[in-house]
Amino acid sequence: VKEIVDVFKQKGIRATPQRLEVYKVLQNQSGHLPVEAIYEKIKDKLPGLSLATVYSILELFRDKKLAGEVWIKSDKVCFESRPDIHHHFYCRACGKISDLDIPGCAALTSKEVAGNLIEDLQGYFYGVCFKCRSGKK
Amino acid sequence: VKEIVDVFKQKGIRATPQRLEVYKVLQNQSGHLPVEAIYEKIKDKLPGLSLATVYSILELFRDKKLAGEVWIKSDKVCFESRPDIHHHFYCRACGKISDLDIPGCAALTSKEVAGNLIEDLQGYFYGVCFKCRSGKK
DNA sequence: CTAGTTGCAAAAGCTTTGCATGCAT
DNA sequence: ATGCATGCAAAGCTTTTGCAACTAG
Repeated sequence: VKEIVDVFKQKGIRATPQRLEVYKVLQNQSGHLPVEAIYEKIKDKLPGLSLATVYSILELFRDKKLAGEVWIKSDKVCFESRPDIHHHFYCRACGKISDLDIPGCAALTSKEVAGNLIEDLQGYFYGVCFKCRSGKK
Repeated sequence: VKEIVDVFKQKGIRATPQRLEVYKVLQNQSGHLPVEAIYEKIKDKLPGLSLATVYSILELFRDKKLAGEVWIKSDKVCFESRPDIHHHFYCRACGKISDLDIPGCAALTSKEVAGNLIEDLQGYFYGVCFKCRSGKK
């Protein structure tokens, strides 16, 4: 907890109970959570917590590189703890989103592609994950 | 026009005036159009056209590989004429979306990544385009 | 202190849905 | 003829906004 406050201090943002809880959820979950799911996970600890507040906190985290934002499968935004550039895979069979690191591809690490300055980049892959392919669940 | 009807026939879908117009807009525009923009472009020619119809037509086109669907910048869906796999670049300066072809990257053409079967893939790049970098508009 | 945060409630989109009417084949 | 498409209007959802009350530093 003390460490989290320090992280916030380094980023120059205030440490409120709401922010601490949101941060903890992201850290403890390696997955990709919709805003509402994050809200559900902490609303018991924070009486009167507002969904709008969670939205604003996540937006702040995203801007301060304390969290990553994921748009996949055209429905709702999800957030994750990793703020660095990596990619995502969506399995149409089980519906799960997983991280995908693709090292060694020049075009994906370059700061310039076709004359354009690249500041951020997200790759979304769709298909069937290895678990579902092998018939397991 | 006759060719378009044939295209539809090959895909096994009926040729309605609404579908023809939507198809024409996508072909004539090399850009990426929000659903509403497509609706606006043809509603004069088709009295009583409904936005819901345009949605349904675009969904059909996407499924039949007659159009591509683009989710970028987390706002609304856009559609484009290219149904094949390619990528997109969003310029934060001018707000324009452009196509980005990235040939020669194994991870982006492979049918399998980390054991997962890849059926579709979209790369979204964010930054500043070459026009805005050079100060031009 | 006081600038930055939160909670609440309402508004704002975009997209989907249901059903009756109409049309393509 | 008849099954598929369309139009209309309303509902559904996620996300945003405005503002008063509150609080962390």
